[in-house]
Amino acid sequence: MAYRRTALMEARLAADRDRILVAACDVVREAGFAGAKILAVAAGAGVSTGSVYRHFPSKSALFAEMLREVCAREYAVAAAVAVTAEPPVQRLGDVVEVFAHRSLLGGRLAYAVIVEPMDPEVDQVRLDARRELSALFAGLIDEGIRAGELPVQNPYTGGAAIIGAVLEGLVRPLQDGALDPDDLVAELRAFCVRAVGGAA
Amino acid sequence: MAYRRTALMEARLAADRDRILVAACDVVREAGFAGAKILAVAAGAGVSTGSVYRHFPSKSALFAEMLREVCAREYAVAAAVAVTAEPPVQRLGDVVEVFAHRSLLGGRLAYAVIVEPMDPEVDQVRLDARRELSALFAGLIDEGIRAGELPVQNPYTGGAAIIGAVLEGLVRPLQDGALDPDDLVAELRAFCVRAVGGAA
Amino acid sequence: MAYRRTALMEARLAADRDRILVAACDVVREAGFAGAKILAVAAGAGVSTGSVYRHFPSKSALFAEMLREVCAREYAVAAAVAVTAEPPVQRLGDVVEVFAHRSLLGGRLAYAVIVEPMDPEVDQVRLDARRELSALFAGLIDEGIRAGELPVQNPYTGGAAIIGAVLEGLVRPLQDGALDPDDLVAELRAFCVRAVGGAA
Amino acid sequence: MAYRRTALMEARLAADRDRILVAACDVVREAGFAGAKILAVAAGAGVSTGSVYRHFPSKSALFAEMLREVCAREYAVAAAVAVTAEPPVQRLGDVVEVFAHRSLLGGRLAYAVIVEPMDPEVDQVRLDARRELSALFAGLIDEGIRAGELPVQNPYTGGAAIIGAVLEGLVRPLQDGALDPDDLVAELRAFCVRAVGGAA
DNA sequence: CATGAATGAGAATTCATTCAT
DNA sequence: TATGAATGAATTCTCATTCAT
Repeated sequence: MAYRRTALMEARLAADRDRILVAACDVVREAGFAGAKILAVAAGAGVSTGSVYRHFPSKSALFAEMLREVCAREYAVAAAVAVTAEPPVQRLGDVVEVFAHRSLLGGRLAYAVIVEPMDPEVDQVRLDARRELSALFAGLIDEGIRAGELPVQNPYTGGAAIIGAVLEGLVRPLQDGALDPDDLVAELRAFCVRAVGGAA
Repeated sequence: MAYRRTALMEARLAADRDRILVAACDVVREAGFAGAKILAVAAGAGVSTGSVYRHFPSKSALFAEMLREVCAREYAVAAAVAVTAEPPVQRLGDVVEVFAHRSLLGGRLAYAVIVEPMDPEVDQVRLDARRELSALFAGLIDEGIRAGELPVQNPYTGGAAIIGAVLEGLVRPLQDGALDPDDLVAELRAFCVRAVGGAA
Repeated sequence: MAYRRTALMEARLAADRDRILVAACDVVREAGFAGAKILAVAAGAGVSTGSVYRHFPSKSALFAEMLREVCAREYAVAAAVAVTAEPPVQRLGDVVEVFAHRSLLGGRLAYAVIVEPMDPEVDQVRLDARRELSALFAGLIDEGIRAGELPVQNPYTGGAAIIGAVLEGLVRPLQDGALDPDDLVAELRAFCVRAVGGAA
Repeated sequence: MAYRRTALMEARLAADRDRILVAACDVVREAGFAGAKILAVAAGAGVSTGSVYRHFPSKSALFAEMLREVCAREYAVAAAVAVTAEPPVQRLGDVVEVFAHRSLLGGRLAYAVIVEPMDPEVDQVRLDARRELSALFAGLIDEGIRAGELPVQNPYTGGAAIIGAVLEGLVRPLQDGALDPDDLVAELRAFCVRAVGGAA
């Protein structure tokens, strides 16, 4: 048999797929989901539109996958910070900090990921991501309540509110470029810790 | 024979314009900006697409204006609550409550107004509205700091974060229909008051 | 109110719709369903593709409607011939003759209408048309049997077979241009009458 | 180092070619020409699309060849039945029976082969096949006329009409699944024999 | 030589905007 | 003046064919 799929070919294939996902990410960062056209993604990845469809069955599937990857990455980082040996409130602050910091770097992407509607398939991924992340915060709030560090409250509401506070808190500074990023992150951390009833 | 615009005609024209804006609002409430088509707005207002273009130069201009109106109304309500004789933190809590409550009633509209991107012209209006509303909260935080009720902090960051916290805090419950709305609003008020350092 | 839909406008609208249907017909006649593109139909009707979609919700719907019209017309003609005062077998021959004659004039259209697959919506119309027409023949065969003019046989099989015989019998001559059309029609009439057991 | 094509290689090549033709046949049987994609053929044959193009210069050529083979096979069977020692009309009936029976088994394939348009190259093959088959019937009709068994008539028209009658006569029953297949074949035989003027 | 990933022309459909009536 | 039919650019997705490996 004169043909064998070589490791090199596999690698290239995977690389193409990744480049497409990265390009999708870039496009959303630049233009949001609203401006996300397959042609732009293809151009960004240096492939044809047809190739995009070799790797992903539809536009929705492509962006859903991209979202899933981005969210999984963010969640993993946040989750890692959430299980250190520190006291719950300290950890909650750390997670806020890390989440805010990374969202700051991600620019519009984080925002699009969390809030910009696109289509049902993508929206579902977004919803799941929000749920997961707010559950992470809720878990920490719950631990804090049990440890007597935090007042009794609905942890899920708090978890969701934290996500909103951080993202919205980042939007203007991102656009105005006013504040020092580190200060902003510190402010948001303090805001959120106080919000759940922790000592600043 | 000179063409004369009578008062009656003026009134009718103005009425049409208003009906178009109301229809635009309804459409966004039902379908978000993503599903906002001129034809739907025209149908909702009982006029032709051509008439829509008689009153507004473009789709963007129409929705920008609609957004401006809605935001102005919300701002007015919030601003009225912000200037009572109560102490600053109490007033901040009241504004949060009123904002949360009205957003809850507005359903998807509030969300679209605050976060769903549409196009640059509309986005600018949204940005302005966010700025104004967060400035309102910032003013109250500032007053609280001056009155010694609140710790020193960046009031603008806090103002923005409050908006995000309330909206995101409302999203899931809205979709899951889980919590009692009044409880949710109360939770968010407590969250925000604590967040700025006020005694819950 | 400065606007009224005038009779002229109605007429133009209807004329456009008709021109689109006629163009669809022409396109199928030239290129069959396989070559039937909306752009070609639009061009043929002298309108834009968008206009086609104003009159018909989809490509399928357009061609289904066209097919329905053509078939209804053919059926009406055939049905009229089927109910004269002549004896059943005579009438059956007359219907064959009229059907063959008109199919001959319609060229590829008749063929496409009866056999060329397109998509489920259109196929359904075609199926119905075939059923109706073969039922017409079946009815005549049945009458003939009851009148003792024809031998006992399955009338539906005969009805369908007649349609096939006529269409297929027309195909080659149409392409080769060999035979005199009237002779051909006469031959097919005799073929079908004999086929059901009538005296030639 | 000279490249030498061995007998084994030749055999493999030929086997591939055959498998591709068989797969093409299967695909048409399942999905008609409309659903006939090169990828599906390649998959069915267990080869790559590239290999398909090694054996056939184009999609048209592949399906044209497939059609040619299928038709040749059918023709051979029919021709064998056409030259027995029986009287012409008996033989004509036998050929109809065998043709109808095999078409019934072939399902959509026979139909696609005879009537479904695809592209000019394939259509030409189909036309030739129809010509050949109807010539076979025409020959039998001619013999019948000469033998005084059949009335004078145009044998070519009759040949074509028989093909149409059989195929169309098979279509509905195939879809409705109503009649017993053997009865249907017998009906069509009687229909065709009568049609040419033979005693049923 | 066989493979199958990549290509890219093309087709259906949508909708903001215009303009004849 | 108000209307709403017409326009056509834009976008997603498909699939025959090619060619690097």
